[in-house]
Amino acid sequence: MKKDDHLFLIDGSGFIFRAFHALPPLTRKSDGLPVGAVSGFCNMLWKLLTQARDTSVGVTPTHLAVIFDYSSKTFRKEIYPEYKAQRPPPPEELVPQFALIREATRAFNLPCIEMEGFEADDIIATYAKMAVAAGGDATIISSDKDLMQLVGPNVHMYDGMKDRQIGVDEVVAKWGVPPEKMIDLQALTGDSIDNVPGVPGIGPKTAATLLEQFGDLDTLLEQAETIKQNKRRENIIANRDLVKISRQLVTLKQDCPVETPLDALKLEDQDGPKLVAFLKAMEFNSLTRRVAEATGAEAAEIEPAKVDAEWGSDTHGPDMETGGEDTAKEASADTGGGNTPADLAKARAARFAALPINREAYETIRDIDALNAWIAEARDRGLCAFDTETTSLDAMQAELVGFSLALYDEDEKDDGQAIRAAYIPLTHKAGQDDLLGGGLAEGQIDFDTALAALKGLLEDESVLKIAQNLKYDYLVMLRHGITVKNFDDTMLLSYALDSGMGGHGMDALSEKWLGHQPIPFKEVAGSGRNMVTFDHVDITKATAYAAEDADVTMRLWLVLKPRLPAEHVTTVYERLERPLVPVLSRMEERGISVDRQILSRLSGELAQKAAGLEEEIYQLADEKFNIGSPKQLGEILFGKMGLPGGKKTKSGQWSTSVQVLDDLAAEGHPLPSKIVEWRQMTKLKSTYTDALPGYIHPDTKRVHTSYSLAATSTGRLASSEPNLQNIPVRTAEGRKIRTAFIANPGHKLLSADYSQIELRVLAHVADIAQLKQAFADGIDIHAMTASEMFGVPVEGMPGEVRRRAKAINFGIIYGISAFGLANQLGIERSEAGDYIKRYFERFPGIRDYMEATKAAARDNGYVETIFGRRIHYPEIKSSNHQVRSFNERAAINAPIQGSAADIIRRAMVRIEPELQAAGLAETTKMLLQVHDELIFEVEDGDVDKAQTLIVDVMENASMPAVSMAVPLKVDARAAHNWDEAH
DNA sequence: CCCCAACCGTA
DNA sequence: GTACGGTTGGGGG
Repeated sequence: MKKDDHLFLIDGSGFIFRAFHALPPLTRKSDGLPVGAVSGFCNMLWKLLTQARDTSVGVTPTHLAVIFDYSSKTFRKEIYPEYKAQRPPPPEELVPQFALIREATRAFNLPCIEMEGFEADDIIATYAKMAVAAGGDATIISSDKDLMQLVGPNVHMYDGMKDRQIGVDEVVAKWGVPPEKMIDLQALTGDSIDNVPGVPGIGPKTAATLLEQFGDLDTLLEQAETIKQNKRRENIIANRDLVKISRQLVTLKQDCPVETPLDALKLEDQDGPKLVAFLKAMEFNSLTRRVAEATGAEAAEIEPAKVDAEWGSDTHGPDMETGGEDTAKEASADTGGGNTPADLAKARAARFAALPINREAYETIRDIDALNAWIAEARDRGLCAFDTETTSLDAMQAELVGFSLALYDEDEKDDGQAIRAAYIPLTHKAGQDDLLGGGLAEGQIDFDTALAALKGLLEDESVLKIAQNLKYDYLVMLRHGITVKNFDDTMLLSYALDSGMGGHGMDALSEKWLGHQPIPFKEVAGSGRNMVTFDHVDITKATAYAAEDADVTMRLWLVLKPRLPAEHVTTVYERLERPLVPVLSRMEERGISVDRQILSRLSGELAQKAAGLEEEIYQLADEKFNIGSPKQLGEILFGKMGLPGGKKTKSGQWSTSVQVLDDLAAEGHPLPSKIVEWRQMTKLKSTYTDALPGYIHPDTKRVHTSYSLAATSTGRLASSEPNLQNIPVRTAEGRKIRTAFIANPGHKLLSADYSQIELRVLAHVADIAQLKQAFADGIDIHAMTASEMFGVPVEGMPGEVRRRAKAINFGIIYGISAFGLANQLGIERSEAGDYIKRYFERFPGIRDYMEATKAAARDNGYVETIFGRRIHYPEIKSSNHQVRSFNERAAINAPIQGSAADIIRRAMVRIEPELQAAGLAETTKMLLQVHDELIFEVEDGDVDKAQTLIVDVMENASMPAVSMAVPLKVDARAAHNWDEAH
């Protein structure tokens, strides 16, 4: 190296972490290998080299090296064992990428340098000094403040991500001291991330002022007695020795015994084919194309390189030694030495289950500085768990009372400090139940101030927020103008992984995975009459409860997240679960208009009809009784009146179901049909016309349902409070309820529903020629089934024949049994059995599919939808015939119902971006989902355009993941109310 | 006050 | 025969 030569030193390790956190969290190769950081690294290198070789702009490197950390065992640990002792391990997805990034560096024909016992920063310092000594310049590609001490007339820094030069002036502007004082400044402030001790209460601003005043650190320490501020003076004097150690820790070693001489770092020409081969192996298609173009390599003729990196194959990365060794050790203890993703995930689960929870260590954060410090740490670590505490389970009514955070520190695990959690109370009230007070409790951060800080964290794309049942917190934050970005939801992780294996609530998951029972809510807030809202809970108790929630959530994430790739459900989670959180939150927030007057009028009508029927019933029974009591009704019908009782219920009571009552009515008894009619009236009244108005939100005047993403085993949503997925439609009387669901003035309700989606899915998965043909031709599927089975032509087919075929088609979807079909059609078991036999003769493919599905459920313990969603049946091998048969039917139904559910989920995820792109997002709002139907509220002028777009998105929702063998058909209609639109 | 059974609304 | 949630009555603690 000679005068005017220019050495570029790339801080590889620093870059890996920035690339990892700045990019979408999970970029993967087709085999599931995470490569997001590799991709970021390659793109950055290519950009840098392209610019660097362009002599028309800026500086041109003559020499270049990429420097990595080797391990955490450096000479600094000798000086101060606590140094970097609380670093978290790198994220699981990052681990396999360390080796790949070194390979990438070599593929770029660049020297890749690392040394045992030294940090990348020391090597960088050494080479920078060597370059300057040789008369050249050095540019460090990094934005790490630890490197800023090296900046000088001939040493610069460059932040590649922000495209920003960092020279002497920039250092002074940012830190208030010139580069040569950076060591003194860092020694004073310390560094909580690397565990460098400093002086408590001294941050960068104070440190800069002190250094300005005293000139340098030694003078400051000598004359510390002269500092005016009492606290500051005492702290500095008390920590003199520690500060000296800190200075040693932050001072970069400029004389590492580097093996590679400076001249060997000379920048070589690009080896086009070699680089293209590597990029192809990584499946970085656009970069491959660009590199091929620039280097003249023929991409099509180059074979992808053999890249040998798998999960856990090479864990060389900064601070990996402890974590890596432990993981391997536990893997061998638990799984016989396996190193597959599943083994690693298992080992990890065992590790966190064994980690004690320490409620005593939870902090209560009461001032903004402490909160900001926690948020800063969350940023540095790139992830945190988060939970809100409010006054209500209803996210639309809930008022924020406080929130909690949890952070993860790998190396503290032995004493139960691996995870730190804190509660930040915001609006807890002082005293209890006092009429005078109602004021805020002492020691809480100002609400708006805290919320602004929280907003910064939650909206920060580079920090992963982990929550349990995030949709709740997401909606609460949305109502405060905060949009959570970059998140995971432990409930949804569990759902994607373990659907069918029990509930996904936090208490159940904590018990299952951590063997830990969190403090029950009722122990904190009471229950029933004595329950208080969370703002009346004592802050100390609230801290224990709330911080524990964040703590447990973090642990669950650590256990569950690594299982995703190991069990091949990453795509299910990322495409079908997680993206629904914002979509459903917005739907819930919008709500739907319900006309009180209509409901009130209907309620009156129903009351009258029910009262009339009541009179008649008492007359016929010759006494008054509670018609709503099946027990009393049974006694009247089958005891007193002596009607022939048919079925009995499980508990030995006479059954009074519609089935039984209808049969009695058919025999000519007048009372049973009155009962059936009375039940219908009272059901409509109590469940709908009387209950719905109570759900009208006081502020929005609309009804906001709540959707559960993890309530069903199959992937369907569930709606509650109120359930808007079971609004009546089958009877004329019931449909009147739907006329109360209305669009705002100037708008229409648009309903779009999939036609026969489950039978279409069946035709696809079971690959049935006749069914596929029928759907392709658009003919009546039930009539086709009847025609095949009974040899009756479709033209002029009797209604009863078609009805039976329809029941059979539904039966197939439900995992048919002769018993069930007989019940449904009111025929003998043997006759139903004959139908089924005949059906399978005409459609043998269906029988094959059903047998194959049962076999798969037995062999694997689960079945899958066409998009890979898994539904587990742990009891499929039960020796109890009833239990086993039930599981078999459910296993047959799940791929069909679940695939249909996946399809509409995909449509829901896509619709809003598509509306946005078409300029319809402001006028077209998705409000409700009813399994195969979506309901929108659309401005009159855009109804036609919106309808076309929505139908198109829904009909193509399976693409490109699955190309269906039958077309999906969507019917849509718009009207002022839901009844007419449906 | 809590939980369960029975019943019934939807796809 | 599949998948849900809500209301009511009624029993037990």
